[in-house]
Amino acid sequence: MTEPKLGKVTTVGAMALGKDYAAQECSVARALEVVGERWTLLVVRDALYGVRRYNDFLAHLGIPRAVLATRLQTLTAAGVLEKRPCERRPGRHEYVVTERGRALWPTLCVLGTWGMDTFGHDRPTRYFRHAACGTELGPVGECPACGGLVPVEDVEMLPGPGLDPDPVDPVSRELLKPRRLLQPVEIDPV
Amino acid sequence: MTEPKLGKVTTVGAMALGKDYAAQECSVARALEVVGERWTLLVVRDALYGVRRYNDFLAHLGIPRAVLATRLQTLTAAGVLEKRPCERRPGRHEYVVTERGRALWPTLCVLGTWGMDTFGHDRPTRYFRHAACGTELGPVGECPACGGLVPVEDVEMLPGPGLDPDPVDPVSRELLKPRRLLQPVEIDPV
DNA sequence: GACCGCAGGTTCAATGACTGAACCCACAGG
DNA sequence: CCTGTGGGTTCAGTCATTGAACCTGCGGTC
Repeated sequence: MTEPKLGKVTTVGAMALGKDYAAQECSVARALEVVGERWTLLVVRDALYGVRRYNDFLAHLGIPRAVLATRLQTLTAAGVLEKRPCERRPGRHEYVVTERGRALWPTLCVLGTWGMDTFGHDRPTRYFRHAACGTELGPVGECPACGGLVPVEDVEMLPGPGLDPDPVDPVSRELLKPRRLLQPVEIDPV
Repeated sequence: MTEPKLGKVTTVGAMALGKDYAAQECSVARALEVVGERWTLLVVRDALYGVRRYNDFLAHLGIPRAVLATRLQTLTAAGVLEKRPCERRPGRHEYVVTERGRALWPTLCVLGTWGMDTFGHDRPTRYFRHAACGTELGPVGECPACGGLVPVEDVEMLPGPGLDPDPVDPVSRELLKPRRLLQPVEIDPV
């Protein structure tokens, strides 16, 4: 057969292979359809840290504006974040983590643990501990002392030696202070 | 000010914004640089299920060949998989999960749990239990009865009602049987 | 009321990643 | 020698991401 195999131009599409993992009947695949895109999990991480405003995500993540807008839309549509007017500052918006978003905390924890264990050539960047008892959290965000999953709002976040001690953007500077997760990041409280 | 706003060209970058989350000094970001690309976590999931051969990943995932080749390379380079000649069938290769790859099992577990809890409109697709005691695993892959993290090789996987009971590809058919994680998928054992 | 600046986007061209399909090659068996 | 299979590579088309510029609505100031 010397002639080339001449492709059948069958309008293939039909199935718009978008961002869905076609035909994967698996809860991991379904989860990844929502949080599997580039930047998405980092946005959720920041939201759990207390970041709420568009410009603060922008400053802290260094993400392109268009991508951030898309991700915030997707996450809001998926019920991970909720967009609402800021009551303290009329005219502004804020994106707040919902219960569904809080449920992603163990995922971020365990992924961070893997990243630390695997590539932790340098010092840890942040510590997390159970505010009630001061114990450092286990790999999944559980409290080894109290023996249970710690509610996200009871997690205290402290800077580690791996963090830049004098960052440029105000959000990073705010996140250098010890703080509770979910506690809103306020940049210029007037 | 009629002239365009002429951004400050501060050479900011220096860091070639490739697939790395530039300047994110965070173990989650470092983890995502390895397992955050499209398809990657599903490849790892399949590898933990026991899939080892290029063509089996291809059949089970429905992933484009080129992407699969890239992912297998990346994961091998990152030490998550190991490529080696198949001893049972000379001339073939297999990709085997390393310890580092096994360490991703909790991540997949907790992500699957979130996907199930969040979008679990249909029935679960698979059950996982501790082979030693038969108890169904908790959200992070721990055994509620024995009270500890179950080693991946001691996890038994069973099909759930959400799975297609008569799939086309032989890998999916093999994965319908109850089996241990990591146990190699053998399609045509001759 | 005119002007300003900021928050929160949208638009754009250039580049890079993903897709499906075709092609390729080494090896094993007959 | 011919054929089939495993494990890729190549390619053109499409889609996503990037960085930068542009736009818009609002609240305050003079």
